[in-house]
Amino acid sequence: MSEEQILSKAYDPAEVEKKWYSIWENRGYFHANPKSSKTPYTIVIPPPNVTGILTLGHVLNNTLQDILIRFEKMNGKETCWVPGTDHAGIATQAKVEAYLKKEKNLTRYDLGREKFLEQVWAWKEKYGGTIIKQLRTIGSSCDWPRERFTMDDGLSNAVKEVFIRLYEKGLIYKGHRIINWCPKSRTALSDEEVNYKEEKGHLWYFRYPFADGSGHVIVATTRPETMMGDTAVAVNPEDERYKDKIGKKLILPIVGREIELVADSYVEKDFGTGAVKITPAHDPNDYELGLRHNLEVINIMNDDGTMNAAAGAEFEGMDRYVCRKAVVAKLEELGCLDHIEDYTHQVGYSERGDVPVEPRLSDQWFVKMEPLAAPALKAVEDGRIRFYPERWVKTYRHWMENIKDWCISRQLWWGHRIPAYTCDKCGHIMVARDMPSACEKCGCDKLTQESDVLDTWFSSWLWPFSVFDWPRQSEELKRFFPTQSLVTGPDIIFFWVARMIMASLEFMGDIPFKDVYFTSIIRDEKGRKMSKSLNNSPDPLEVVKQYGADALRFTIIYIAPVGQDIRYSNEKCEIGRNFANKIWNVVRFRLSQGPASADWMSLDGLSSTDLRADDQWIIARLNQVVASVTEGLRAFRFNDICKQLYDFIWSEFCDWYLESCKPVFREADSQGKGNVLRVFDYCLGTFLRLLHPVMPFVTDELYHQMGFAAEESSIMLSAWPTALSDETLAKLGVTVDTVPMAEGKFELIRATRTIRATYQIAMSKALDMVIVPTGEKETAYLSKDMLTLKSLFGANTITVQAGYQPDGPCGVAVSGMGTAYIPLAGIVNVEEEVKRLRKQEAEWEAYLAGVRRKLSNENFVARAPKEVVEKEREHITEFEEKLCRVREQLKSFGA
RNA sequence: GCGCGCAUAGUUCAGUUGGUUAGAACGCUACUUUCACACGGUAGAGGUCACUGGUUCGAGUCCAGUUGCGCGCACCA
Repeated sequence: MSEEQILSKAYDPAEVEKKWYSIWENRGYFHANPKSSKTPYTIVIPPPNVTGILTLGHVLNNTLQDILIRFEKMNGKETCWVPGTDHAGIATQAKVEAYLKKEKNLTRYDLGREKFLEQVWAWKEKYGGTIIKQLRTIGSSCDWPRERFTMDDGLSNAVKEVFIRLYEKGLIYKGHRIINWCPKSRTALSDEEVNYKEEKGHLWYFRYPFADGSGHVIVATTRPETMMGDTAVAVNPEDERYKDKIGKKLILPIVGREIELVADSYVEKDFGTGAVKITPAHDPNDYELGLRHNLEVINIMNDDGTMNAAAGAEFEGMDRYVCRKAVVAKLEELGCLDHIEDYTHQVGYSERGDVPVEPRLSDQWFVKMEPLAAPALKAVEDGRIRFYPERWVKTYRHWMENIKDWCISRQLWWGHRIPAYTCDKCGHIMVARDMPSACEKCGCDKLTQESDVLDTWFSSWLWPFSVFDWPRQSEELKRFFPTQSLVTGPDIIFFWVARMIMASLEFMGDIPFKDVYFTSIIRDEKGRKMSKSLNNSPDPLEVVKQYGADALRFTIIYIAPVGQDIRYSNEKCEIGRNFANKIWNVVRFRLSQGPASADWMSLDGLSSTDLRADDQWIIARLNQVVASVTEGLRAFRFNDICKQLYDFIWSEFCDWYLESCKPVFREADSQGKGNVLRVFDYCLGTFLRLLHPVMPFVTDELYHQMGFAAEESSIMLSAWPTALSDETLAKLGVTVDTVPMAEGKFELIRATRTIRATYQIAMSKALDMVIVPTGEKETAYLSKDMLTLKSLFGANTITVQAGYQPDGPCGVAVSGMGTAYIPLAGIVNVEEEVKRLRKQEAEWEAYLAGVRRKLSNENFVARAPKEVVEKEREHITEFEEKLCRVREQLKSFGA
């Protein structure tokens, strides 16, 4: 290589990545045109929380989307990837509350609703959307001018429209129900926002005496602190132990209230004592039972999980868990504690607040889900929407078939305020776009807007069409909806995916997307989930700094099998970094041979006689790779295509083809040099494009370094490679034999290298060798391309001669292609060589025995496909020949 | 309890409809700083594909069961 090197020895991604991203964005490559005549291809980003920062999960998720977008763009589609963020009600409100507490020592109550919301917006402007900026560093080709936020005017309008339509249709209603309450965030939650954790607790057994003094009933409970709200004790009507006591009165200890012993089939005879204390205000099952028996409902807790006055002066103000201890102590003191058992059970935790949820009776807004679920289930069942991996269909179906009404109201301030207005006078509720001037029932003009806001997901479920300004029939909506692919985590299949399908079918009359790809969950090297508390989640930006964005992208896709969790560690990014460096050096090598061929784009004009066997081989292999990578991308087999490209470029193109080109390039006068350079460039240009969706930066840089794209253009704008036709391949002399013959040759070369390694003969020592080909075809094959062959064998001379018998000590390399004899006078160690050959002999003999056994099985010969049997027969011939050679050699050693 | 997933080399994992001698990366051993790349190259060691049975001419692959691990859903207070 000359003194002035064109490219540095090792690829340094930092500058390249920075340069290309701003070029792509500034030139508007990511911006979709709704007026384009191209077929649209749309993806809407799963909007990250506006408070969020980039995690490896986002890297995986967004790289996959970026791969699809870049691939489809190169395929000539009008691609539109809509980015945006989610207002994330609870998370954001909590974050800003914490911020205000820390900075100004203020609570949201100090500020009041309006002032607080101003602060949230200010916070959002200042700190929000970090993640959106970070997405650029990993190369995401989002249509940034179309960035949306779920609290934008447009999206808020869509939310209001949907609420009103569903209300008018009778699918939204206000109900008095037991819901999941988060005492920390002080809001209702949906069932999906509750996570159950197994917890070791106790089962307390308490004696509740009969009012008439005739003994007592023992009840078992996990929640002693709720007993002040008990309004009955229930037993199974069939339970012989209690049958004659049903209807009798009990005295609730501590409180002194008279409660009845009721019978209800809900109670299991075999659990505990068969008697259950009933607390309608604090347990959903008890509430249902209470309705059946007309029981009084006594709420004994405040919204923050402390006890209220109804719990009694003794306990008022106590936290629920403090109260639990106090109640147990009190009952023990009163002699009502029978005994305590250890008990492991599931406790529901608030997803955001990470505290146990409290079942709480309150007025909330709900969406009636069954009518929406039916068509949404059908769309997936009949394959209009496909899931990858498909097994999630089962999970989806199960949820859809057991769907419960969705609690959508939240007692928060940050979010879309429910467009409902209550008459101060008569309590009549009106749902409207704007505040009505007067109550439609009593005419009173004093109306109050509902103070609750909507669940964040109530805006997210409209995302695929609200981002295009629905209900306005915008150009974009008509053009880019429905979208094509959705890439998201399986953890939000109910929260988001299912609901989007329902909303789209309901409001757009169409599916929101065709394919849903569920990503893997990223774990650390020990298999643990990435979490803040474990401090085991690497910062992707640091990884990018250390290894490069392409390296991170490639690595994470490469190690992510479809539907399986990933074990990630930073060191794994060496895979991607080394690979990028490898490709970099291919171009570095290529440029040392002069500029790119003018007609690198195609192989037009070349014919079989212009090409060496290795050229035909790499063309054949590249063609297979083009076809299978294209197919792989369409089938969402992302890690598979990474492996294919990695193996092809590294193990085939670099290890064999590039080495095979070296002697030709060294021969300045070689006639074929131009043709070989063309094939080389054709391959390079093709695989850079194949790799571009996964490694966008380094591929565009190298594409330009090679001069494959003009300065003002980009690999992004180039066409996706297509496989050559059979006709073209025939013209180039690529036949069914091309690949197997080349591989046979490589096998022979490897065998000679093994001998070199055994005797420590350096590659630089050129050998005079003789090859005895297996047959005529092989003779012809090995007689061509002598320049290349000599280089690959490291030979001074190669004599291709059938029937050659060595007359001195030599090493022998046996393969299906032929046998190579390497003179080793003075070097060969007979004992060593015999050992090596014996091992080889044993290996092949064992294999041959297996094949013979197979072929002697009549059933195999009769029932297996002809090609399979034929192949086995060929193996017999091949291995017999090989064994023969090995034995001959052994004989010559006198073994 | 119901459903789902996983078990392949020392480690982390590929292995698409059953069909050559089960692959890769990292690690390990030997050689190699040779003019693309030491983020490199060449060669090598290393596997009863968790276990048991079945289907088949043929099973890492399909079926049933067992064991172990993980996840989701639903729960009896």
